[in-house]
Amino acid sequence: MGATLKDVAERAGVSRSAVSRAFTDGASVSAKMRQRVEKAAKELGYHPNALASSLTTGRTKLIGLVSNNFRNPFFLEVFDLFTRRLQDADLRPLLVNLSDEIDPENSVRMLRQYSVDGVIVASSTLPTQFSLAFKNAGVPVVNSFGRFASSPEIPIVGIDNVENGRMAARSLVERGYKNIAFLGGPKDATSTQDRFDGFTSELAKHRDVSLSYSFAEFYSFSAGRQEMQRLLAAKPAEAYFCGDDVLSIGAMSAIKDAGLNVPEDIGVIGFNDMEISGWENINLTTIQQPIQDIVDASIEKIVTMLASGENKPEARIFPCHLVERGTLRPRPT
Amino acid sequence: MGATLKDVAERAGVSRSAVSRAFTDGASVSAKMRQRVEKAAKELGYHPNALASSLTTGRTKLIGLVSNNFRNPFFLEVFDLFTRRLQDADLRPLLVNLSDEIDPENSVRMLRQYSVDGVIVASSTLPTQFSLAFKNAGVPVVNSFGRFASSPEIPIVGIDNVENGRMAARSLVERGYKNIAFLGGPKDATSTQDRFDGFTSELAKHRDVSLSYSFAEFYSFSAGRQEMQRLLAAKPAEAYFCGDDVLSIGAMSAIKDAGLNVPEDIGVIGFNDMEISGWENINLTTIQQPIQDIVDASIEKIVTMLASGENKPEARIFPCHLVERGTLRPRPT
DNA sequence: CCTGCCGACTAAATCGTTTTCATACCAATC
DNA sequence: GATTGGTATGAAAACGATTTAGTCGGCAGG
Repeated sequence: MGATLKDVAERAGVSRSAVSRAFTDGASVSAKMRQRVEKAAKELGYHPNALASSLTTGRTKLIGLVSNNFRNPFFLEVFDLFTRRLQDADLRPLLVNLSDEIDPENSVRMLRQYSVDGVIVASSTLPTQFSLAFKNAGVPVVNSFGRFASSPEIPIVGIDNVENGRMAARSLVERGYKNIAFLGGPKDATSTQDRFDGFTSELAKHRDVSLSYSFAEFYSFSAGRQEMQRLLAAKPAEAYFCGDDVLSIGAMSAIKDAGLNVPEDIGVIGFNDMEISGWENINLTTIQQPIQDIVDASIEKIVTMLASGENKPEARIFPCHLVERGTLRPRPT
Repeated sequence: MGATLKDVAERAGVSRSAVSRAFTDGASVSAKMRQRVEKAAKELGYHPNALASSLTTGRTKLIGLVSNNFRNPFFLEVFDLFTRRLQDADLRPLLVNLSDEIDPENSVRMLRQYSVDGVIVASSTLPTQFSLAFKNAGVPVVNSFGRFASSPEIPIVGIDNVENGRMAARSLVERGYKNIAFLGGPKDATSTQDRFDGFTSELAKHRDVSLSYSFAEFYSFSAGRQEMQRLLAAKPAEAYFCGDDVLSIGAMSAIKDAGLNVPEDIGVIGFNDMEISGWENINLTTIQQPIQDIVDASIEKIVTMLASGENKPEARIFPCHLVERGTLRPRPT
């Protein structure tokens, strides 16, 4: 279909190498030659074939973007940011939807077949071992929104869920709640486990508060709603720290349907601060993940890995902060 | 890094062609040869390089998935579906986020450089001319969620927004609303224009109903909320047909804040039926887009275009249906 | 004037595949 | 036993680029 480098070379009456050089900046070409080539290229409507060049350069500028969170509105924001920033960095996202998959093998093979330069695993629920599979296959990988570890096996960018569990606990204690509950996400997600650990360890410092806990089956509205309905059947707690914003909203809908009010009867604090949570008719108090920082740092990391070949598996952890809205009673002054 | 076809050939003591054939089914290879090759391949951990093969076959199995709707939760569902179904069809989505871009040129060039087999433009707000740019560049393209036209320039899969505007009007009239308003999305989006046309033409049949209209600046919560606040300052209508669900939810939050109730004081009907709209604390009556059908048909279309080379620019239009929830007063029996 | 060096250019090898063409083999047909 | 015909294989030429050796002038320094 399109014209090739060879066509351009013939038309311009120069060698193929000359054409190639004319299109790579910093190469040894005279201004006159470059002009001549560009003229011929324009006349033929020539565009270099990125895939063909990748054969010799060993670089494709393709980045595998793999995730299994395609149902959580929070991740739409994540995808938006990742795709934009990758484009800004002159990289192209090859998207992999893992939804049901648990076995990394297929994705690893597919992404290797396409010679991606690197992979970003963006998920809060996949086990580390998943990302590790890429590393073992020799593909540079960074894990975004994954589990914090002080000396991780692969580079990780995210937040410290243990610390944030503590922050949630402190926020509730500060507001005078005594009867507190944890309504976690899936029990096997690392994010759930870590937040639970932080949350309980902080509460343990306070003799006068009592803790109960349970887990929803998924990070979803209906799971949160169901679990809260179950809880309301018995004697509910004064305040709930929910696994994420979607769960929180589900829980709140159950509370409202039971004729109770948030925050007057029951307090709710979520996690993530997705855009929806700020909507005035939701107005959820929640802990905000700095997704811009996380995305930027992830891309920065993968870019330096590509450039320098180093792959020190450091962890970059960003602090979260509480976004106060209307679902907790105010802090006493 | 990885082993190449040549390595496998040497190890197995056969020609390179033999190895290549062993990996393409339907090729002329003896069982013995295939076994021998597979053994050697396994020992070396060989995986064929898809990009290198694309050079000779002219096929990459890459599909450009381009959209500018990265902030609307409805499109998360769309992306989820598209990525899954593309994967099922053994195709890989190369994602392009167009958010601010209006000029197709960059995307066209980039996707051509990567020799994508085809492009799916998934957007309700991009002008047809955008998709046309791909066609002109010789890349098979289908436009999903785009504007209906009886004889389109490029293949299109979606809904008939004029007809759906009518359906919205009928739904409101049936429920006895007399003072009706259109709260549209961006004025320059084709979807807005078409729904408006259908809506007004249907209402024109009813002498006893009065129509007013206005437009929000974007398909966003805050745009809907703001516009509704403005409307409430004057004398509001009895019922509003909003541009999409996100606008509807924004509008409803303004209504509630003004001390009015939905549907008792004001009725609202949305468009799209995204997952959130079904959440019990939103419970929006809305017109559902059959996104599964649209995605499936889009992929089916692009697949046949790739297979057969035909590119008849037909339009495939799917009917929508009303999802009754709690934001319109009931239909009189 | 000779030497050495540098910049601009070409020819050819290379990247990892597929595909065409030719060859060799084996069984079946007359 | 010679002629087909079909199947399995190998050698080599693509595919569209980059990159490594060289070549060729021109220019500065001795």
